[in-house]
Amino acid sequence: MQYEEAKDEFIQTWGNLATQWGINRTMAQIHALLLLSPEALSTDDVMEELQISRGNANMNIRALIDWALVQKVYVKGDRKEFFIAIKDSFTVARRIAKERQRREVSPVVAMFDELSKVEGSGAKEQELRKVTLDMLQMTKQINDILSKFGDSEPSWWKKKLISLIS
Amino acid sequence: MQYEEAKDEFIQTWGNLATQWGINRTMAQIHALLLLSPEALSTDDVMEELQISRGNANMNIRALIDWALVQKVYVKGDRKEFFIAIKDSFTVARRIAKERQRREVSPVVAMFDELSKVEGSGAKEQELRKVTLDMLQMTKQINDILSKFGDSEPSWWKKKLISLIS
DNA sequence: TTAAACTTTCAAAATATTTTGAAAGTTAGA
DNA sequence: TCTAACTTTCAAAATATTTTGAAAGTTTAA
Repeated sequence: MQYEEAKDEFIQTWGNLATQWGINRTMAQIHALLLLSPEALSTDDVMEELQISRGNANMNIRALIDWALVQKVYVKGDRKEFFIAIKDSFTVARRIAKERQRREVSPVVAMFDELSKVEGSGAKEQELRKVTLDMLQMTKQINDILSKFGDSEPSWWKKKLISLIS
Repeated sequence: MQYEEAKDEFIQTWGNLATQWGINRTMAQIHALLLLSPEALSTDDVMEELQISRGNANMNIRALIDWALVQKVYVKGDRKEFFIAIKDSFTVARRIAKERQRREVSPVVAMFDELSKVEGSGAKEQELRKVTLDMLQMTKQINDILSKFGDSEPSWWKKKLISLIS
């Protein structure tokens, strides 16, 4: 496999997968592009490489910075902003886990917590309490784990992962 | 909080969150409805409750069965099919983990495995190999864990979760 | 200040996804 | 077999999301 082909496949595949897990295609493609690039890239570089508009590039670079997956870099003698991706895979995974925990899991825990307090003695109410209490217990645990992972050092996480597999 | 209010909130919230993680709103709403329902519901019940078309209801019930989150039930003296949701929270989480591992993580592992074999000695090629090898190592581990979880008994998983938190 | 160089915004357009519903397909029992 | 009861399909319509690009906003250096 040649370099250009590999690069394209990475950008395409990463982009497609991202849409399946609720992140937009362009954001993931920019991430892939920056992950592969040995040097920092400017907004114009990104626009050029991915053939996208300035607004789109800007918006999604900001989102990546928001997720702490990409950082701004200042190049001396240049007024442009340049961007680099965090390349350590565990740091990337940690930040994705943290963001998703915050956006997706926390609200679920809050919801189950609230719903499990519904009153009434009918079959419907009892069923609702039973199901939501059970879900609450599990989502809390998942939430705790994701929080821990999100805040942990890569080395701690690596050990934990290995201990789970073996 | 009253029952109807709680039920609506669950259906709405579950539906909204689902769209963030790549599952369609209706599929999640049907799942929520079935989770709360003490009895099995028919396609017509689902259409009625959620005010959706027959095609939509049918399609998403099939998807839920495909994910092994919902089962068909036959009620004697009735030709209709009825449906119930799996209600044990760990079984639900296990099945979701399994499906997502299969659909989302496995292809990533395969991609990194392929890309890390790219040849060439330039800076770009070296960077690509370095990044993809690192990502491969991590995604393989995540893939292994999700596979284990997906295949495990709820009790095994519960123990593992607790050991991670403490 | 000023103006060039750059970044951000956002309404409209393009694209992608989901939903509808009628028609086609299937099945069970008379 | 036939037909009523039910399920599935799928092209078109509706809806939601993403992208564009020009205009507005900001910053830097002279």
